[in-house]
Amino acid sequence: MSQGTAKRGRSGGVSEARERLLGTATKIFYAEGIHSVGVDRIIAEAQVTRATLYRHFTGKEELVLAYLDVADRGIRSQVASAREGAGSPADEVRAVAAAIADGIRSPGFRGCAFLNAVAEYPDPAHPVHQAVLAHRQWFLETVTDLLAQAGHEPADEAGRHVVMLRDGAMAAGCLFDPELVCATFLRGVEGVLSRRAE
Amino acid sequence: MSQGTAKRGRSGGVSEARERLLGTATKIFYAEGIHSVGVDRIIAEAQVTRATLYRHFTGKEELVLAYLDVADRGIRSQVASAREGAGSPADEVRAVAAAIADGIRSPGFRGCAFLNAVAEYPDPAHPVHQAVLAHRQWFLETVTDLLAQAGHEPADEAGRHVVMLRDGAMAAGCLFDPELVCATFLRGVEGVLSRRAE
DNA sequence: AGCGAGGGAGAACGTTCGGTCTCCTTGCTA
DNA sequence: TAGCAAGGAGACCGAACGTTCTCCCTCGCT
Repeated sequence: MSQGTAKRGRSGGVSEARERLLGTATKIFYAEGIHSVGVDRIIAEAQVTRATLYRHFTGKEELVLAYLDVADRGIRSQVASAREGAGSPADEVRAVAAAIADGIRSPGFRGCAFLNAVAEYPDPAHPVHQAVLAHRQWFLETVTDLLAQAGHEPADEAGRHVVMLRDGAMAAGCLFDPELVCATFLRGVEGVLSRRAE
Repeated sequence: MSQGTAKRGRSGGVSEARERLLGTATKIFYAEGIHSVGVDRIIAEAQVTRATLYRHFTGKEELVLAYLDVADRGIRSQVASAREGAGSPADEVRAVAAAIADGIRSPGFRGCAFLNAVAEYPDPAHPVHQAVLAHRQWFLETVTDLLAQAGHEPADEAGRHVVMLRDGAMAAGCLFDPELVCATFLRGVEGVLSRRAE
């Protein structure tokens, strides 16, 4: 059908089939988990043949890694754009928290992609597990940095507190009433923000 | 070898092979996840034959349900014994939080069995998913009850706050330094306890 | 003494898994 | 115009999946 464009060899950007594959994998892995979906499901839903998958990825694991990379980029850009509109470091934290709450409230929310993934890959040596750790480290450092700029001392403790609230909110967001979860989360973050020293 | 005792038909309690099976399944499911381990692994490690598994359970799913039931009973008795030694409702909350922290610090801690399980069973209609919801509902009600007795108004919000901290601590406990996670968690619970009205 | 349940041993079921293979067509580019 | 990469279609692989089956042995009970 409409496959006349953008299927060039090495001149243009990424191939169309690859993007369809990665997009489908991202959607299905997030919605249904990783181990419970086979490559057959993904290639069928992406309308791609088996050979095409293995032409772009070395195997399922690389597809999983690419999925987490998509999620990572998405969250980083989401955090970046949330920070842009804020006036002060404290407001940046509020904006990031609001963005998280928006995600929890949005339809199709299935929890944190990274917490879900690490539940399926408990081995710390596994590349998927390490990708999760890397993402979490970045997020903790980002929040802690913001809190330090906002004058919190020690910022480490406050940063861990905010991340703990976020983890809890993301975990419960698809198991409880999302509205209540968001209210509790935002109130908790505001509480951390309002207590400079303990 | 020592299988002379306790293998009686219907007179005594549960069979020895069944307990070995359930114990092994509990250990492996918690440590490695559910979808990624097959029944072959479990029957081999439990030193039980294939037929024995299907004599006691209708299938793998029932074994998973039994595993979650073991986890549920364990946590309920852990909470009950923590509450016994406390003098006031607020101290009961502290004791429960301390018990949770002990779990996070203990070797082999792999996060919350229920949060891990629900990550692999996203379908809300699935029995495993519903077992997780039931356990979480009990825990939330228990904590909210305790906080209400301690004089919190509204206790609902405080209960959700404590559960959110617990979820975050359980999720991060096997991804960060458990000592720091516990410190942040206990401080957070103490913070909720110290603020009767917002 | 004999019945029946619990369990061990293991073959076999059909399905699905992740992964590799060949053959053919399309369309760009050198 | 010839070459070549991308992609489609589909056969095929060995392994693992969950499940069912038969056969036999060993107890505890009546």
